[in-house]
Amino acid sequence: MPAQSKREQIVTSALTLFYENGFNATGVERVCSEAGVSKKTLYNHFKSKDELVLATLRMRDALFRNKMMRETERLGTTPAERLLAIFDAHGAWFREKGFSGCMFINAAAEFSPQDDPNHIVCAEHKRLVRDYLSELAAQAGATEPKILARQLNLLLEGAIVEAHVSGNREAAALAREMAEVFLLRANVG
Amino acid sequence: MPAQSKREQIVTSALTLFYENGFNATGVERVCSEAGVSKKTLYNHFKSKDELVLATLRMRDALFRNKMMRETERLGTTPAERLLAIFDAHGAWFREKGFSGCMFINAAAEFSPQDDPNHIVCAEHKRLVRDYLSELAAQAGATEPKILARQLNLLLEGAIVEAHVSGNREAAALAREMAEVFLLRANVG
DNA sequence: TGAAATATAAACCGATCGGTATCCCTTGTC
DNA sequence: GACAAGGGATACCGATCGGTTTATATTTCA
Repeated sequence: MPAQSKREQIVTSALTLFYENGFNATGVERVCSEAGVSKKTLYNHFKSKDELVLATLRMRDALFRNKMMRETERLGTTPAERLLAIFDAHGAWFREKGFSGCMFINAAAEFSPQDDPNHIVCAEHKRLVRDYLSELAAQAGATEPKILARQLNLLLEGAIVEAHVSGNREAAALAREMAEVFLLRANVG
Repeated sequence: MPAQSKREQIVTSALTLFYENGFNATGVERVCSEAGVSKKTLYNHFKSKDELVLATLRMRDALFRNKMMRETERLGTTPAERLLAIFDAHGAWFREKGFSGCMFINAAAEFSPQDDPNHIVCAEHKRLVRDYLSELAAQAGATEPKILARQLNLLLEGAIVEAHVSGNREAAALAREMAEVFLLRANVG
């Protein structure tokens, strides 16, 4: 049993390929060759491409939020600092090589109907991010943590889109400045 | 010569199909049958599917901004009112049947490389929207119209994503409340 | 009316799609 | 040493992809 199971190899390759080239535009054959795995093995672990997409999105959700939380807690000590540090963490992400926007926004674009299972996973991811913001906002003593969370989340989404569509890698800094205003209004900081 | 030329029929069908089902997921054959036109005619007017995509995006840009400006000017009289009316216009859009997010955000997701011609058109569209906001901001006497425009634009983007990915059709109202804060800070209103 | 242009429907092209089946070889286990 | 399981390579399946061709209307206008 290798360090990475076959299943993990497949999902790892799918993460990059789907992210950088899109879901419909990436064939299973490509995923197999990139993972160094035969088609038979892929369909041994996943019933269909759609199931692989689902598993890949779930893995991305786990990896993304894990990294976001780690970075946020590294860059800030108090909850209030961390609410702003999230924007810095996003700014660093925007500057990474291979940045292609938010995988879930991209997936929601390709799986547009909101009752599509893939779309639902995207909505869940966004809710979990919002929950994290809400938690930090509550810890920071915000007057209305959930509202503050929705506001900050909206700023994050806007920054991600600006960064990807318009290639504006400074969008995170703008969003951060805007976020400060709402932190103050919620009696945070 | 009919009310709509063949070319217009094709683009009109492509607008809906690409918007609701995605670009890669929509075949040219489907566009033809929906437009009531033969494949040969399509390729008589467009050298390739890619060129059709490009033409469709450009048409969408024209239609979208035209409607946005008309609605904005209908819902508000002063430039300051209109800067807020844009959010109301977006709110109405989110509630339209068949709403599938911003076609340019969706296209940027499928044509991810920022030097892809299709992606470039998306960035241009976003710039033109920002320019409109900037123009209104200047008319409203904002202290720094371009900064205000970037702020409002970021809020709009965030609202669109929230509305589509998470199905939150009230995102426009939230964004509008947030926008008011920045109008005041720019000495508008 | 007659010639030129433009349309259609359909067959057709090679390539690729998601997915299956076959064959053979390696691997671990008793 | 026998044996089952899993995986690799590959051929194959029907369907669809973007795109071309052909043969046959239909339209347009001098």
